[in-house]
Amino acid sequence: MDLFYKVRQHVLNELDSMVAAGQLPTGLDMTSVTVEPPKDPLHGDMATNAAMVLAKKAKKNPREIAEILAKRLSNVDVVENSEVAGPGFLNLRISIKAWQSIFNKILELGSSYGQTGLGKNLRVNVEFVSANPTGPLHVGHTRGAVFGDALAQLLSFAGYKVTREYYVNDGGSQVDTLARSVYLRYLEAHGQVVAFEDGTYPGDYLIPVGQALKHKVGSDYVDKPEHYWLDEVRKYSTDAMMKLIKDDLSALGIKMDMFFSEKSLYGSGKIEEAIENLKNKDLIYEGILESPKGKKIEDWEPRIQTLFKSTSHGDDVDRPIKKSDGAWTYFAPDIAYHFDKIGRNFDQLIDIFGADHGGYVKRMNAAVSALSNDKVKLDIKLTQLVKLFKRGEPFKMSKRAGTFVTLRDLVDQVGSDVTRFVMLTRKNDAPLDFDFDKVLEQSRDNPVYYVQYASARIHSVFRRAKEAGINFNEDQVSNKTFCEITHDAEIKIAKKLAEWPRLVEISAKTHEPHRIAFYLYELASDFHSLWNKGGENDELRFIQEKDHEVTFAKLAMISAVLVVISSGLGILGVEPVTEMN
RNA sequence: GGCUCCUUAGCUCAACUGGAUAGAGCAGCCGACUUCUAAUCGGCAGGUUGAGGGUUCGAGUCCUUCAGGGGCCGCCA
Repeated sequence: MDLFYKVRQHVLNELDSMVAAGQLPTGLDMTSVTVEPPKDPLHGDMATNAAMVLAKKAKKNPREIAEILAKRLSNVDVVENSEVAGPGFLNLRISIKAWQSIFNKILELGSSYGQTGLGKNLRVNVEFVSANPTGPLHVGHTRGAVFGDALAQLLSFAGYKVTREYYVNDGGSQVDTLARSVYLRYLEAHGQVVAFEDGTYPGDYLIPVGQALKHKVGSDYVDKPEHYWLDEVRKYSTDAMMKLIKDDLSALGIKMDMFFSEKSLYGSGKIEEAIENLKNKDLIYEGILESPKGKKIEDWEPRIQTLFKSTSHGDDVDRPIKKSDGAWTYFAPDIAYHFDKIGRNFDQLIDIFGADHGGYVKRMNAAVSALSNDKVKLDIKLTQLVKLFKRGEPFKMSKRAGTFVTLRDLVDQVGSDVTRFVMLTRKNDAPLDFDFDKVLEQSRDNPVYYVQYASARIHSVFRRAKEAGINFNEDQVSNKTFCEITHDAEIKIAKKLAEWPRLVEISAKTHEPHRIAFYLYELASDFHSLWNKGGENDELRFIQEKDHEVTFAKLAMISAVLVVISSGLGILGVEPVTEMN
């Protein structure tokens, strides 16, 4: 189904025969042999580096190997011709028939085209967002949310069993602060005048929570000491915040499979269990950390703490898991949480953190490496900050100044599709400029419209075809070769579509969903280009009133484009539209 | 001071984990609406990939030194 894969298999077969014929030594590692589209189309349709990769080990001149391989490959049906170029590249020209058959295959496979089964049903846990349950999600969380969801979707498309997971930080002191802040709003709902001191959350979003609490418990908590109400109010408040956050996520079309409570780790022996595991590996000890050099800490004094020997697994310094008063640091439940994930038999873990958590990558990797005996791989992806712009000017978010931009504000103003696509049209580790006005006022600048417009145009053609009395049904395509598709611009589409399965694999392997977005843009560009050529050259118009055979072939072609666009947008979580408005 | 990410065209970004002459969009200039919706297309111009060194058949990509920028650095999660 994947033409590149197929050709690579041919190359590997021929290399094997060369080994059998004594033209190459035995025992060569073929894994780095690739078959790729060359950057310059003049070089052909595909190129293989086989000769250059093998030359050194085989102790032969790369061009010599390439010559032999070229001769052998010329007997393969899909290869039109092959020639050696440059230092030993082998350029292959693929028969037009092979390109024409792409459309057929895509329509037969439908949305499963590109699902190459790379993941082999391996179980992957993608943890993302995991924002503190103390308020609504803001713009910074949005990027991680979109990235994580698209990555999860991509991996699942590529054949992995994916669990989307949210780690709820409901065990630290920040949820006590939340509870106290809600309590103030509760008193306010009872008519009291309250002051929000430093260290409390003054945001308006807690007003309805305080009111709802009043409806629930009446005046029971009024003027009572903290120990009387704290536990209940904390639980009530975090539940309310998680409800808020779930609603925020669903505004972006994101649904988690699992919410894991940090609090559930305390008092259940789970933290102790994880630490015990490390202790058995001789990785826990009592010690004193040195003061960080170059950074002044006012009241620094050496203290004995319980430390995790993370340096034995690649970290720079050992990390404390207990504070000097004997309480766990935040790192301890994090270790236990990842231990739990390992215990749930995931083959691969992915964490998506904001850039401000970059300092925790090494210690988490060390912990997972130690806990799983290097069996489970943890990949931590950092999403860099989103810089917001208004009217071309950067502006900072501040709760006090009222310039706090929530995820909800963003989605309400620019929509889920634009938010998602814009944030995915960037590598995760590059900072992202998000200009509100540009996105709002000049929507034509958004690549998402460009791709959706292609989808809309295709639907438009089908509407026209129907009016012209041409019925196109995908069931009718089987075993047809569309020899009517011959123009360069059309074959270019076929070539682009042929890249799709490879692109899915690369994106999934590298955990880089942005590649999907860029690919879709390129595919849309090829399509728009062909569309406009129909203005100059009647033969390139999709609907040929007089020739239903040709029309049928062309409709099959654009239908195949639509299949891939739909799959791609599906991965990104963007709606493929049928018309623009 | 340490760790980490980044630096590619005037601007915003790609470049298929090491491949051939580094590509798009925007901005600029020229051109295409009697069309299957011009939210589109064609063309021109734009580069010492921050700087130096190294690894090899081959480097924007890997290693190293330096410069500049973001983020982080015990008892906050």
